[in-house]
Amino acid sequence: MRFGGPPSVCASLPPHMRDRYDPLEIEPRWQERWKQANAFRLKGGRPKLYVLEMLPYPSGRIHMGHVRNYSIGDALARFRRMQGFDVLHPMGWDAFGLPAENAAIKQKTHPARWTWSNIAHMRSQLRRMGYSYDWDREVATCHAGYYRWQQSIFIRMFEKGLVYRKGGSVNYCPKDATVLANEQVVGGRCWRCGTGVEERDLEQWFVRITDYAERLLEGLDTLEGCWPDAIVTMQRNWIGKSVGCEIRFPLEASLDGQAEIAVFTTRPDTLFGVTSLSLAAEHPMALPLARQGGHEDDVRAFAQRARKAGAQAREAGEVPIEGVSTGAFARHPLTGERLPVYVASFVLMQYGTGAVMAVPAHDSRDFVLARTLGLPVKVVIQPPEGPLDPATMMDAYEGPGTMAASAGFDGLPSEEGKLAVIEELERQGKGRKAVRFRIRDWLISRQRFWGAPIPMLYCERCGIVPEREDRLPIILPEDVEFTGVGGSPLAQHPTFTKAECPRCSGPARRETDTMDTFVDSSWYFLRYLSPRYEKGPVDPGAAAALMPIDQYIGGAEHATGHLIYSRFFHRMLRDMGIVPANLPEEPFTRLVCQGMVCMFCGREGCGRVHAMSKSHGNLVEPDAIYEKYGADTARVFILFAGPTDKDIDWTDTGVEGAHRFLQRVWRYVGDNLEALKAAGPVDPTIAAATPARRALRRITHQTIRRVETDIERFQANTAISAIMELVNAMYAFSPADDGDRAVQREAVDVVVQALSPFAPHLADELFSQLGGEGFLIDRPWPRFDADAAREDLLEIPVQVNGKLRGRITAEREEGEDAIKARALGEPNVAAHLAGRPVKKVVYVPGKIVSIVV
RNA sequence: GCCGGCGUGGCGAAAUGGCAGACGCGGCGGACUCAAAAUCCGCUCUCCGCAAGGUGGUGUCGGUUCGACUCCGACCGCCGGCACCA
Repeated sequence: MRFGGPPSVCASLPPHMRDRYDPLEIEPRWQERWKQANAFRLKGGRPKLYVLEMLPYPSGRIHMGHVRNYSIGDALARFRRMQGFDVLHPMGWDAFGLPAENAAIKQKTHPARWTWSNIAHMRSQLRRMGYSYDWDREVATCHAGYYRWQQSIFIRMFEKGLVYRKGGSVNYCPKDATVLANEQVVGGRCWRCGTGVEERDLEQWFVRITDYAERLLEGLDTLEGCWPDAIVTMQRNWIGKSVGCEIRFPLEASLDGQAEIAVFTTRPDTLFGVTSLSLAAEHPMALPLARQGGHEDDVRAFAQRARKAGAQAREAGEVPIEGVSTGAFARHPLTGERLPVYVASFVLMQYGTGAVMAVPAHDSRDFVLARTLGLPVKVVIQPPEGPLDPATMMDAYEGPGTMAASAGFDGLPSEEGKLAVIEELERQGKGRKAVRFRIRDWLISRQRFWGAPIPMLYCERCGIVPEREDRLPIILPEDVEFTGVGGSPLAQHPTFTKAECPRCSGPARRETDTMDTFVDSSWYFLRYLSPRYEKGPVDPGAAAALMPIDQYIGGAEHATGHLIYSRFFHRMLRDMGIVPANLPEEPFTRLVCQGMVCMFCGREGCGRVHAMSKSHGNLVEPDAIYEKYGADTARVFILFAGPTDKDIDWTDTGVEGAHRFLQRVWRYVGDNLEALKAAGPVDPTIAAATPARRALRRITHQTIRRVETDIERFQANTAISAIMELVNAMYAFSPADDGDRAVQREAVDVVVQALSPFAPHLADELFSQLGGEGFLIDRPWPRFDADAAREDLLEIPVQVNGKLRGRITAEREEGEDAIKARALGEPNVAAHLAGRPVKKVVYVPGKIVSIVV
């Protein structure tokens, strides 16, 4: 029996014989009780709060990054529950994806088997960490009950023209044998396997996210201050809005009815500095113009070379600036000047119009090209520092200035000049204001098996047709062999591809591509609201009651992928009426990104610290930690190691320190249990009767406030420090009578409650030993008493000329003049004044006295 | 190259423009012990000093201020993102 026998016997035992802190016994016991009681469900009748952590990919086991992410979220969720919020705190699985398929090939099994067994294991690991999830809301994206609704959304998107098929150059990973979205190409390599990405011409499914570019950009303004600055900036850059104009340059000789070349520029003010045009190698007019100009072979060879070199050089970060003449000419739209047309290596077909006007004096790439090809350089913007000389310029001048050699525009500042030139072009019908975005449409089809099937059919008579809603879900077949050769198993399946056209009932071929897994994770947070809802993807009532997400927590690596896709999806579903229109556009009101968990590199001779990973040989398995120290220790360590947004180093000594702290709390309660249980409630008058009581009460109540504010600003490290200080103060306090013991008991209660968001098992166990009923998560957060927290004597430092020279103690109520006078009279201060005349005395109430001589 | 972030003890770190280094780790000392471990208590930025006290100190240089780790400007270093986006 715990704490069995008469207290005298217990107290007389040597410390090691008394009940030891045994998290391995305590933690599973409380986890079972929480489960039995459904402790983490919504309660109703309180203000809602949606706390969400990014859902994991079920790779097989949780890692320290998960532990950090989820410990941060759980601390907040539990704290808010204690504060009286109805906290929605769900968890699920981003369960489609390539690793399952690779495992299936290796183990000759089905990806579903591998995935579901991983989920089962990881779920038990998360339960073992004691996180306060409502597991009844669990969602797995590979479950037909989930992707059925995603297929339904896809069809709605198709009907609205938000998803379409398009041919053209796409990113292709030869190792994973599938295409990739732009966001999945990292430094020219596949985000998953690191293989160099190739360009291929294929027809694929795209989502028209560019339609939402402007709204996604505007929304970022409302997130300012609520999301990390870095993420907002990264998204802004990724969307990449450029305001400028499209200008049409007439061709000298028209070509198959095409009489002009359109370019996009953000610098119409430099229009009079144009000395040539440059086309992308893939530009549809490049070859025809070259044919016309008699340079077909040159241009063809150049285009081929550029494309091949392009992919490799781009990944190395260096593509040489080169160009080749087409032999054709265009005319300047305002001056009629003759301009040669080139094909240039750095012009991208995917951006703008695939053609640029070359202004060598004011664009560094055009400058390099002009110098290599011996083209003229015309200065049309003069910088404020003084005029430029085209003959001696070493580089382009890209800054602002005054327009020159620009017909009627001379003397205009470049900013005004932009507008003036656009106006003139519009008047003459030769161009117009235009806005371009860097973000491209989202390529969402994948030539893989383990993903949500795209619910589309190809009918010989009707063309591309969506599947009928009542035939959803299109389920992934189970009778599939994973050989790893010959492309997607779906395409090779004997019956999957055979279907009936919903329109004409004729034979149709089923689409065998599946959706990018980022589609799955773009709306999962909505499915949590009504995970088994049968009438649609989301129950509108639940969405209205529970959205938006008040706090989202996850890794910064999703800045330009998941976090943009989800913002897009939420807007789109809102526009479709699937999400109620009175909800805000932004799904994630606040966002916090946790830093990485790092450790000294395991490889010999490396000597550096980096993120934990298998390849660095510095993995610490969460299982090993909670089996040795318990989940509470793991949680406290990882939260105490540093502020949420910074990287932290895993150290064994740090883990032991965290464990020692929990033991110290445990021991204090155990050693004083009978007295604590017998203690009465605090009476403010009695509690204020002695300085020692006042001091302990003061730090007790200061701790309440500190922990509150620190959790709110995601600094669990300082919240835990504050609790440590209170524990130290408790150890220093020796109670002598009932008045003392009431104050001591209050301090212990606050420690236990304040600790519960971080070390919930230990806290609930101590709470129960102290006579508490139920779970701390259902108890109100301790009430802060400002009177008790207030310092009764102020210690005020005194500075002379900015240097600390002494300190005085003052009563709260003491007047400014009296404090200043005593500051001047303080012996050490007086010595430093040394009779010099005092110029000024500043008193910041309660803070400091500053004397200037 | 552009954008963003960060530079504080032996280490992780703390500090709304107001006492730099809370809290923890490590180290040193003490108590307990036959002893060790565990635990509890104390000390632990630098230099001068027996001490009182003083000196210097938050990457570097400058500025604003009675007062700057904190705000502003320039630079150096590290980390992250984007990278021919016209």
